[in-house]
Amino acid sequence: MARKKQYNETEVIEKAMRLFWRNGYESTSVRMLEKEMGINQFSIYASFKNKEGVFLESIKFYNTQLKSIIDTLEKSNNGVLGIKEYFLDFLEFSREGAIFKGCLVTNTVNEIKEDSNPVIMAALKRFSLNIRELFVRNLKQDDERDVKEIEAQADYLMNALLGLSISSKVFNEETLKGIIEMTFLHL
Amino acid sequence: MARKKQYNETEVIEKAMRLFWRNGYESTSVRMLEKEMGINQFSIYASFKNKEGVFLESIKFYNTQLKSIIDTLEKSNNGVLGIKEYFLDFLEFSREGAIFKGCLVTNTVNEIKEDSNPVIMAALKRFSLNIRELFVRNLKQDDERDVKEIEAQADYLMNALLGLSISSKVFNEETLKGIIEMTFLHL
DNA sequence: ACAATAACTAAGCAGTTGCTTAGATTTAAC
DNA sequence: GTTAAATCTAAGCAACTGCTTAGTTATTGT
Repeated sequence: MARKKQYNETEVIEKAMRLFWRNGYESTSVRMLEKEMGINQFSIYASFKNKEGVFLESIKFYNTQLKSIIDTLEKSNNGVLGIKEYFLDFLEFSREGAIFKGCLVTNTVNEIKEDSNPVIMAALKRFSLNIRELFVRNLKQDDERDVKEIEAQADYLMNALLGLSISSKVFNEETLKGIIEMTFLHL
Repeated sequence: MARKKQYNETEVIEKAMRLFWRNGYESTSVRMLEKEMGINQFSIYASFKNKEGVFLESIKFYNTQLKSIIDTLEKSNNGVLGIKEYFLDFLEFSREGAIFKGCLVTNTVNEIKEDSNPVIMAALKRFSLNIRELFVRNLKQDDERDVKEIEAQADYLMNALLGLSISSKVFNEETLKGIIEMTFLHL
């Protein structure tokens, strides 16, 4: 016996996520979210509790968006080649027209401080660790090497992927492709 | 016929730089700078014009601090080994006790937006390009390969270095050392 | 039609942001 | 000792931050 919500929560979160991705967490104000999501502040707080809540939902949505290329990685039996494909897919995923926005997770890890945003930081670390595990899984497909060596390779690849998130804001596409080539050259 | 400044500008910039490094650009307020630098806001604006001015001076100071390990790189005739040494030196340079603060320049590149801080962004890009050039110079020492290939290697190394700045906030020291080893393994 | 309930709008909260201004204080040449 | 200039302190500016609250509007079962 009450009024219906005039907005779809998933739809407004997608808009919020895009704003956070472009803008970063701290420098995205609730007023900006209000405009972008197209709903009043009251509705934001009613649906998501607070700004942190909006961001946590945004990461979840980001995850579902990434799902398609993660699925490709999970289903791939190409070992390290599957990971290389993931790098290229991610680059395309993070493109917005001519510019690259980097990775929402990486951007935010670099921006926020653990002390002031422990909940968000924990969510971001979980996200990263999850991707590293996928790398380990894929690397194990190639041969039965020492687990230590495989984990070291996964760390090396994570480092390259994190770097790519920053590099994509500085270098042009051709250079980025070259970096990916060289990253996988000896694996 | 006037009063003397009660503070040394270089000394207070060092303190400002450390704060920016720990905290980031946007989330370091002028009130915080006031406390850390130990001088009044009026004095900050009198000496450095505005917050942006304080930061630009901070990068300059950061540069002089980096100078000693950059010098080692410039004077080195070890080619790619000199660059590897630079990676390790940098890690030590960016350490504060048990935690790694990453690179002031990389941190800020990732934080600010080109549209709202074009002056700062330009200074940061100049800084990065400068280091890339040093990599190119060192790589040329090893042999007379194709310039294109050397530049591609320099980009690859820059990507790894940028990644290391983020990785150092997530991984432990041992893992970081392993990443560096693997980055240079095939060069 | 009516009452109950949830969603809406918009104004307002205290605290913070970068920056400025008014006025007191210190220095140094004459 | 007087005067002029630079430096100091501290209060204050408008705009913004995340978040809340008071009051209006729409939707529902009865």
